[in-house]
Amino acid sequence: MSETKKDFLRAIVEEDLKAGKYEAVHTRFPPEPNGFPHIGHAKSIVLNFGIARDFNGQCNLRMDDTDPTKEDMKYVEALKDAVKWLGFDWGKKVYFTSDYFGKLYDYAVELIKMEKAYVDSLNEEEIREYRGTVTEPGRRSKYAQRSVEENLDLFERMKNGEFEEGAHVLRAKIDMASPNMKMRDPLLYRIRHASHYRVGEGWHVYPMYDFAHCLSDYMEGITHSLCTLEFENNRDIYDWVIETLGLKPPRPYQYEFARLNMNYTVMSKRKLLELVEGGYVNGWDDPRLPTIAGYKRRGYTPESIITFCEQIGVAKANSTVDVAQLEFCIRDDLNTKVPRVMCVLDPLKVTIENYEGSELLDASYYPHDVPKEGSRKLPFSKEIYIDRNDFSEHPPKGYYRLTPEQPVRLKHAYIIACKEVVKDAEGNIVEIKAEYYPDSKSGSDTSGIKVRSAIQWVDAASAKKAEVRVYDRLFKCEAPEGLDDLNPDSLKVIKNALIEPAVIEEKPDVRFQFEREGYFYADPVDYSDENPVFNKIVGLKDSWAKKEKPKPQPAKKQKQPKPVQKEGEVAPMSAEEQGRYDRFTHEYKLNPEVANTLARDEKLSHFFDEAVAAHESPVTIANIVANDVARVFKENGTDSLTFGAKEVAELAKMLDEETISSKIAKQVFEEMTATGKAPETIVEEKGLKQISNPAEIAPIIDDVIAKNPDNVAKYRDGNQKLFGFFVGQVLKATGGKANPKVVNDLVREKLEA
RNA sequence: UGGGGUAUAGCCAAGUGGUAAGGCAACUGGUUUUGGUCCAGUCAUUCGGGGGUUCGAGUCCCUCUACCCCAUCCA
Repeated sequence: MSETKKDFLRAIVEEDLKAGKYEAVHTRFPPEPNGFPHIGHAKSIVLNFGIARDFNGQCNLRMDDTDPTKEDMKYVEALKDAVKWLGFDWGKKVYFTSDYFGKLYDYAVELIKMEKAYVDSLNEEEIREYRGTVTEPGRRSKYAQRSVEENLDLFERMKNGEFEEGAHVLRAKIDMASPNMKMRDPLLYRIRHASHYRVGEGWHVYPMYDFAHCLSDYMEGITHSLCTLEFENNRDIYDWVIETLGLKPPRPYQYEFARLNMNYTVMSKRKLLELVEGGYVNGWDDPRLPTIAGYKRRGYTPESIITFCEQIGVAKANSTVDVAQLEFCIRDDLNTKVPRVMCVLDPLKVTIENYEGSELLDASYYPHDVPKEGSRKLPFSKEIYIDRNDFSEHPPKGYYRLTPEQPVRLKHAYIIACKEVVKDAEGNIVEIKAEYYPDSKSGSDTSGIKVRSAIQWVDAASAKKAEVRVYDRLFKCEAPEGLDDLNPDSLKVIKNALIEPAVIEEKPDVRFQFEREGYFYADPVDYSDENPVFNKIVGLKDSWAKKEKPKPQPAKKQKQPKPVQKEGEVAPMSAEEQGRYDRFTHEYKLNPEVANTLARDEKLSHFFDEAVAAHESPVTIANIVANDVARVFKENGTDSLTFGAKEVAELAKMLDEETISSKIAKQVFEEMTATGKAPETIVEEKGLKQISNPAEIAPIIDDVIAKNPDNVAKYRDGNQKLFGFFVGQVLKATGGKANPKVVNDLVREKLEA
C-alpha cells in the first residue's frame, strides 16, 4: 500500500499506523443475518477485508445478531458464502455478537453500578413522548431516580424473564436535552421472550445495537470500525460507552462512508424482499437481482465484482453509481478469459444450394488478441442457420451483413451470397437460398471477395437446441420508486436457440462468449446436457444498435444559462454587532466584508482590538484575524490558544515592513499555532526573511525556464494558466522566500522575452 | 425548525495555496474473419451560488442554497 491512490479511510489507517496508535489494523465486516447479501455488502466486504489485506492486518466476519425476532441461520450461511465467493478469508472462526451476551450483560451491570444506566419502566409510547423532538429537548423519566440496588435487581429479573416484553428497558443515563437525538438516554437492553436462532431460550433481555456494537468491536480488538453514513449520529454513543466504561486502550474508532446505490435497481432489504415475496422475480438468486446470489447465478465473476468495488472508490458523498460501470467490469474480465462459441438466438434457415456433403472446420476458441490456446471442430453442411438480424432484404444505410446484394462471411467458414428469399403466405421470410464460394474457406481464402462482416451460424444437422434466458434491467427507470417502475421485459426466455455441439459435448468452460451477442453462463441450477440453459451475463457493446436507433439522448449540453440560485436572507446584526461594524468600517477603514466577519463574532472582535492596540495596523491585522485566526478558533475552539493578540500584531508588523511575504506569513502563523513560539523567533530560526533582490531571484527563474522547455512553449503558445506554474516553481526553489511580486514581474518579463 | 453530514463533467472520483488526476459513459479515427477487443485522439477556462483574503483559491475566511441522516424497545 504505497504508490496506489488511497481513499480517505486508508489514509486514516495509514496515519494511525504511522503514529503508532495501533500495532496492526483490525477491521470487521458486521452484517446482521436478517437478509441476503447484495452488492452493497460486497462494497463493505471489499473495503474491510481489502484494508486488512493492504496493511497486513486482520478482518473479522461478525454476525451482528442482537435481534432474535429477525435473524436466521440461512442468512448466516448466505453471508458466509458471499465472503467466501468473493475470495476473502475470515480466519479461524466466524464471530457472533450473540457469543458476547454474557460479557455484554456484565458491562451493563457495571454501567448500572456507575449510575450511568437505569431501568426505565415507561411504555414505548411514553418513551417516545419523553424523548422530545429535534427542536425541543426531551425530559427524563422519573424511573431514572432508581437506586443502584433497585436497578440491579430489576435488570437481573428482566434477564430471568420475570417481566413481560415492554415492561422495562435498560437505558444509558446521558442527556435528555442533547441536540443529538441519539444521545437522549438511548436504550441499552429490551425484554424479548423470543428464541434466538443461535443461543435459544436462555436470554430474556437482548442488547441494542448501540450498546453491543462498540463493545463487540472493542472485545475483538477492532481498530477501525467502518460503517455507513446513517450511523454518523450513533458515533457519539459508541464513544460514550467506551469512555464511560473506562476501557483500557487501544480502543476502536468509528468512521463512516457512503453506502452503494446503483441506478436501475433497488438495494434496500425491504424492497428486495418485496420483489422476492411478491413473485416479481424468481427467488433470492434471480439473476436480475443485485444480490450476491443473483450475480453469482447470472454468471458474474467475483473478480469483476471486486474490481467494480475498487473502481467506484469510497467517499462520504451520497451517490448513485451507473450500472454501466459494473457491466464494463464483467465484460472486461470475461474478454480475456472465456471461449468464443457460436449460438443463433433467432434462427433463420439458409440452404447453400451449391454445397454437397459435409466437413469439419477448425475453429479456435479464442480470437487472435486473446493469448489462450484451444479449438474445436465445427460441422458444416448444406443447411445452416443464421440469426434473423443478420439478413436484411431492404438494408438500412451502413448495414454490413447479408443482403440480396451483399455477401457475408460465415465465421470460420465460407463466404456466401443470397440467391433467393423464400417467404410464407404472410410475407415473412422463412428461408434464404444461398451460394457459397468454394475458394473462400477461412484460413485459405483465395477468392479475393471483400466482405464487411463475419457472422455466427450453426450447422442444422448437428446444432443443439438450447434455452437462453436474456436478462435486461429489472427497472425501466434510473431511480425506481416502486413496482410500477418494473421493466416488463426484464426477462426474455428464448426456447429455440441453436448452439454448436462442442459447447455441450466438449464443455470448454461454463462461461462463454456467444460470438457477436454477449457473455453467457450455463445456469448452475437448471442446465442439463439434454436441456441446456444459458443465462445472459451481459451483452457486447454494440455500436451498430446504437447507430440504428439512437437513444433519446437528453438534449445535448447547450450552454445552459446558469440557473440563478436563490439567495437566503442574512440574519440582521444585533445593536452591539452593528456598533462594532460601524467602528471598524469608519475608524479603521476596514473592508465591509472583513468588518462584518469580525463584528459578528465577539471573540474575534476582541482579539482584533487587542492586536491593534499592540500594533496600529488595523487592515493587516483584520485580515489575519478574520481569516487565519478565525480558522483556528473554528477548529480548536478559543480555549488553550497557543498564541495571543500580541503575536498576531508582531506578525502583522513584519508583513507591513515586508520582512516576510504573505505566503511566508501563513507558514509562520501555522508554526505559531502549533508551537506557540513568537513570530520573530520562527522567522529567525528558519531563516524565512523575504528575498526581494532581483539579482538573486533571476538566476533561479532562468533555471526553472531552462528545465521546463515544454511548458515555456505552451505558455508562449497562449496557455496563460502556466504562469502560475512558473511562479510556483520559483517559489518552491526558494523555499517560499522569494518575494512573489518580484517573482511575478521577473517571470513575466523573461517569459515574454 | 435543533444537531450531524455532503456538494468537483452525464455517472463515480482524486485533489491539504502554485499546470483541474484516473475510471465509466459518449464521440472521432486506425487495426480487426466478433459493428467485440486493442490502439490513437476528443470530452471541466473551472470545482453548488455570492463575496472576502492572497502575487496566485477547488483548497483559507464569511455567507447563502440544495440534498442526505437523526424523534424504532431495528441494525
